[in-house]
Amino acid sequence: MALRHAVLAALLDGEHSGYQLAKAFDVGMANFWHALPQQLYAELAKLERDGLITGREVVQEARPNKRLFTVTDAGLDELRRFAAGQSKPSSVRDDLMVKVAAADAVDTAELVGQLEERAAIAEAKIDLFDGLLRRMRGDADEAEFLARGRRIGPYLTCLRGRAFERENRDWCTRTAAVLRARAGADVRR
Amino acid sequence: MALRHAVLAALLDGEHSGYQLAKAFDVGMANFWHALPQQLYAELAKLERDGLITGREVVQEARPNKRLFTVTDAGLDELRRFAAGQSKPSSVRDDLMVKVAAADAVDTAELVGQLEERAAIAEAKIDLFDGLLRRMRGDADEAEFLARGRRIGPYLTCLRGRAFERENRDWCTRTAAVLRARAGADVRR
DNA sequence: GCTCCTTACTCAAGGATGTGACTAGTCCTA
DNA sequence: TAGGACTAGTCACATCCTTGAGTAAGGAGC
Repeated sequence: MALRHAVLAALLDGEHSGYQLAKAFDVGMANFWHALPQQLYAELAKLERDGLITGREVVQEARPNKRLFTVTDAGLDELRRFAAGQSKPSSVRDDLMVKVAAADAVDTAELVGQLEERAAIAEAKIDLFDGLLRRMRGDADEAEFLARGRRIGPYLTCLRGRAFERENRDWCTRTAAVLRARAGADVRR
Repeated sequence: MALRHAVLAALLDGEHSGYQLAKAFDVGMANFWHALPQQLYAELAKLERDGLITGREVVQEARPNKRLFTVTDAGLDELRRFAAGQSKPSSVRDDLMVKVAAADAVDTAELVGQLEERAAIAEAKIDLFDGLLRRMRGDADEAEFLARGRRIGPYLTCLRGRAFERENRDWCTRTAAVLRARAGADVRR
């Protein structure tokens, strides 16, 4: 039960609809959680049933009506309870890593291609996070914002996301280079 | 279906029993995958049924008998097929990140404690990975090993694991410092 | 005029993962 | 000599997460 808390945390910035959350989970939250719309709608329904959030219907003219959700006091309590509990350590869990682990038994050229592709994706995410960070801190410089800004939670996780993607990019390019070099040398000496 | 391939990749270093794999998944593989024994036994049974691995019974005197598994040719093909397919990008998916995202609404002291604890765990893992890397490359220095070593797959993923944990450690200590400083200054100016 | 994209949300099904308990013999230590 | 840890593995359940499809309306572009 942790998507639950990710949703609660996301709703701390104010009212959101399921649809908006689905978007948010593809950008801001994306560095540490990912979820498809179906999951979010299901989770929102459960959270509302349990009284941790409340929804209000907003009637719209030109587009479908929507429901906006807010965290209740009970929801805040639940978040605090969650934060006090222990967290299990995380791992990376990435298909690409599995493939590299099997590099010795697998088509290298393919793998190099995938690594380079992934490096490009990481690069794009870095830019995205840079933009988000700039937007969040506004005029203030980083030290200033971290010391006195409001809502630094998302900023801190975004820093982590950016660092992760930098790491990702560097490892992918380096690994691709290593495999490429070996493939070149490897006409069975 | 990816634990499947992680198991196949792990079996590339030779015969393993379910029990040994469970151990291996808590150290070498641990940087990019984690699985409980039950899952592994279940997966091994499925892999054997599908002919991707074969097991042989080993009778032991002083301890329970065990079954050792090896990858078959069909298993290798499956791994290659998997490596050629596309991989979905990964995220970090960590409880602690969710808590930090909610930092503005949650008990800071608790969080700082958890971050420092996590930094210590990361430090320990870094040492572990350092040891593994040294053991894998033996006498050779890193560049030499990467250029000409056999079985560099696990070495490369281990490098990634170490970089990840370094990143983890640094972010945790930095974030703890930020939150601590704010808690100090924050007697509601 | 047709198709695609966007907003907004729902339903169903199945595989993947996690939790907890249980068997059973051996070795080590206090 | 009793308690704990290690080897080796199994069963059952619950929840999480993914996959794939579907509804319905308005607006943009060709």
